[in-house]
Amino acid sequence: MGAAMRQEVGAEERRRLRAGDRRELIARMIQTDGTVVVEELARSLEVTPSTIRRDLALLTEQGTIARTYGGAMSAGHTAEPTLGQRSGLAVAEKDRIGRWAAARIGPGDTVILDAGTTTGRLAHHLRARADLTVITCGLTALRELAESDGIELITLGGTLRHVSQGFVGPLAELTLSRLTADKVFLGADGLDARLGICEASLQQTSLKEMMADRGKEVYVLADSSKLGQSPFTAWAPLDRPWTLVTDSGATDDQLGPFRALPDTEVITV
Amino acid sequence: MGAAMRQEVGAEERRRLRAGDRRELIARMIQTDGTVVVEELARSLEVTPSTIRRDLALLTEQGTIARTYGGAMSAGHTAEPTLGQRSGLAVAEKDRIGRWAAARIGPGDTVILDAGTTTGRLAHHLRARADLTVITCGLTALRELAESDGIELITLGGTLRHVSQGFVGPLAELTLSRLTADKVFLGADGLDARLGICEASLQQTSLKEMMADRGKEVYVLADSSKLGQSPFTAWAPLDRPWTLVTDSGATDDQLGPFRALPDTEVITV
DNA sequence: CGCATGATTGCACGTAACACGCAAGACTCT
DNA sequence: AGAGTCTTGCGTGTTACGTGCAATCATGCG
Repeated sequence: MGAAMRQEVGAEERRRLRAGDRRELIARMIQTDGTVVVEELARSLEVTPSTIRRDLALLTEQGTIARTYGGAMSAGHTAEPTLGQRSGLAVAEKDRIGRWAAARIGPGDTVILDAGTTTGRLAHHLRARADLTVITCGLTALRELAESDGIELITLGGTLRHVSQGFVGPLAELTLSRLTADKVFLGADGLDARLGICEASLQQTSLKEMMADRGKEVYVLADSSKLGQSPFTAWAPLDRPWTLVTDSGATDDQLGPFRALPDTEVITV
Repeated sequence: MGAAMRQEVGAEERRRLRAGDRRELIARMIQTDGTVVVEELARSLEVTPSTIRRDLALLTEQGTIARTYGGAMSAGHTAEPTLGQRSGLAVAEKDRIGRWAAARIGPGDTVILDAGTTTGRLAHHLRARADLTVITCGLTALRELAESDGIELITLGGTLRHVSQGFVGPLAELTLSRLTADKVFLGADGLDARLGICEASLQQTSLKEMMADRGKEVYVLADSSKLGQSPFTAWAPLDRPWTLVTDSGATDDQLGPFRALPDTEVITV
C-alpha cells in the first residue's frame, strides 16, 4: 500500500535519498565531473540549496572536495607543505625586498644569490638584465634565470636539500672556493643582531658564512617576520659590515638591536 | 641619493607592482600554496579587493586557477610550462629510451645523468624511487627530481649553457673530479661509431668524456635521428666499452657500424 | 501500538562576497 | 607634451553563504 502509493505518485513525490547516500552521490559526481553547481544539485536531488550547502560543507570539512562560488570542485591536491608555507607569508614584502636588491645591482656586477624564496624574487627582477654574472646555490633563483640568455649563470654544485631547494655540502663549498663576487645576497630562516643568521642545519650556515666571506658587500634579505627569531640552533655569524634589507612592517623593537650594531646598515622597503 | 630617498619614503610611497607582475605573483602563490584568500591578497599587495577579484577572474578565465568563495585555489595540473619547448621531436622514442634506462638502475645505485631531454625523461621515471643517488649536470633532470625526497641529488655546478640547459665548464669538472658512479647515462647531439659523441662545444664534449670516465658502466641514450649525424665539430671519443640505447626506428644501415664495434652493445626499444 | 528522541530538512534572516558601471588616475607611445 | 589605453578605486545592486528555528521524518523503546 505504502509502496503502491509511492510508485503511483511517480516523479512527483518519489522517495528521497537519505542524507548519507545523497552526500556520497554528490562526492561521486564531483569526482567524475570535476565540478558541480549548487542550484543544479538542488534541483536534480530535489532538496533546497540550503541542504546542498550543508552537504558540501560537510564534504569540504572531510577533505574530499573544495567549495567554489556557487558550487564545488574536486580537491585533487590540497597543498604542498614543502615550500608552500614559508612562501605563502609576506609575498609582497619579499617581492619588494627583492626589487630593492635588484636595483642595487649594476651592469658588469658579479653577485652571489643564496637559496630561498626572497632571493628567488630578487632573481625574478633580474631576468631581463644583461651584462651580469649570477652565482647561486638556490633552485628558485636558478629556475628564474635559466632562460635569461643575457646573464652568465653559475651554479654551486653539491647535494640538494629538498626542503629548502638549495645546494649545500662540501661540493658546493668546493665550487665556491674558486669564486668571488661584488655583492652577496643572503636569505635567513631567522635573524639575530648578536648571533647572526639562523638556519636548520650547519650545512647551510657553513655555506652562508663562506658566501658572506666571498663578496665585497654583504646584504641580508629578511622580511620582518624573521627578525629576532631563532627557530633553529645553527648559526652563521656576521662579523663583517653588512646591510639588512627588510620590509616596513618591522617594528622599532625589532630594528633597534640591528640599528645599534656598528658597520650595519638597515634598510626598510 | 636615489636610494636614500626611496628608503626614507618607506611604506608611504613605495612603488606598487604593475598589473602583470601582480597577477603572475598571485598565480605563483596559488601554485605553491594551493590556496589563497582575497582579503589577504588585497592587504599584502596593497590594492583593493576589487582589483584582486579582477585579477582572479582573469586568471580563472585563463585556466590557471579556480575561484572559491572568498579566494581561489589551484586548478587541475595545467602546469608543465617550462617543459616541452623545442624538444617536441621524438618524445615517445625518448621516453621509451628513458624508461628502459630507468629499469637498468637498481636500489643503492649511484648514477650520473647527462644534460638533455632524453636523460630528462630518464629522470622522470626515477621520481618515485628511493635509495638512489643521482648526479647530474642537466637542468631538466634537476627539475624532475627536485621534489623527490627519496633521492640523493647531487648537481655539478658550473656555468649554465642556456641553449642546452646544462652545466659545463671547469667548475663542473672540478665537482665531478670528486665523484664516481656505478652507471653513466650520456645524451648526444650526434653519434658516430668511429668518432663518438658530437656536440656543439668543446666544453660539453670535455665534460662528457670525463663523465664517461667516472662511471663503471657507460650508456649512451640517443634516438635514431641522432645516429650517424655530425651536426657539429666537437667530439667526445668513446674508448671504453659502452652501450647504445636507441629506438626501434633505427635502420640497419644506422646500426651496422655500432654493431661492428667491439665491446659495444646495441639496444633498441 | 504509541511515544520519545535524535537527525534532517525547509525557511527566513543577516552577512559577506561578487559583478558591473563609472570616473579619476597612471602609463605608454608618438 | 598630448592623446589614447590601461588600470584602479568606489558605489551600486545582486547573489551566495551561514545560522537559528520550527516542522518533519526515521528510529528505538516501553
